[in-house]
Amino acid sequence: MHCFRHRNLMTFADPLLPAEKRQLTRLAGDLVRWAGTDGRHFPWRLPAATTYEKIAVEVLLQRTTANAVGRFYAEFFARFPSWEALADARPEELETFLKPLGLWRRRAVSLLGLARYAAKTNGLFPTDPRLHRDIPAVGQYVSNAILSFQHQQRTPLLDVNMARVIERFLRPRRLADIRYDPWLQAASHWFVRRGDVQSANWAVLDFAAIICKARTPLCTSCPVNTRCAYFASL
DNA sequence: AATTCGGGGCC
DNA sequence: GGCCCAGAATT
Repeated sequence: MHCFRHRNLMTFADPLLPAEKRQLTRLAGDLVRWAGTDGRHFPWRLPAATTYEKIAVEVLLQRTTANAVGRFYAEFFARFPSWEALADARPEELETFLKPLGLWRRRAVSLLGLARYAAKTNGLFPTDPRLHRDIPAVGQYVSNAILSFQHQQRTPLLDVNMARVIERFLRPRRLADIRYDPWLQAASHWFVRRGDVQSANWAVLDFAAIICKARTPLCTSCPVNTRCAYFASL
């Protein structure tokens, strides 16, 4: 029994140090409080937004600024109010519709593939993320969004922004790819471990967009700079 | 695990 | 003009 437990721990060792866990928990609380006053507001975060909207908008958000999607949101979901409406769209019309947002060719393919899948399953996605592998336009990020928005699971919306915040605050990841770095995966999951998952996810995304920006982070006005490793190294 | 894809927005 | 953006698909 002891041998098995030991080997198990060695194989699946928790990559997070206890100190890192404490810092992430405290960071999450601070950022949620910060977002309560300084966070952004988008239509897909409102209670009125359907699960369809919350998931479909993730495709609109890919490699695109959230503000641009915010301007585009109302007309898009007025024209395509359901998976079925989106699945029945003519590809040419969808492409034309998406042009103001950019990446319209690729996005049209993604949205149509995703909508045709979802229309067949009545908008229900599998609970097991391994079954998301073959769904068009669903990578790790959208998979986590599905698990979070449809199945109420504690999954982080881990993208370049959440990664940047965590890495600056604690330490850089070791692997190049966000999806395969065990430490970053564990850290992002720990970040959303307590409290409201969506609030924590949105808080860190807003914080990354407004304060902890990629190029010129506003460290002097950062609410957590006294504990930030990046700020300490400046 | 690294490269490719790919277009508006912003500095 | 170069870099950034709520990544996915491909090799």
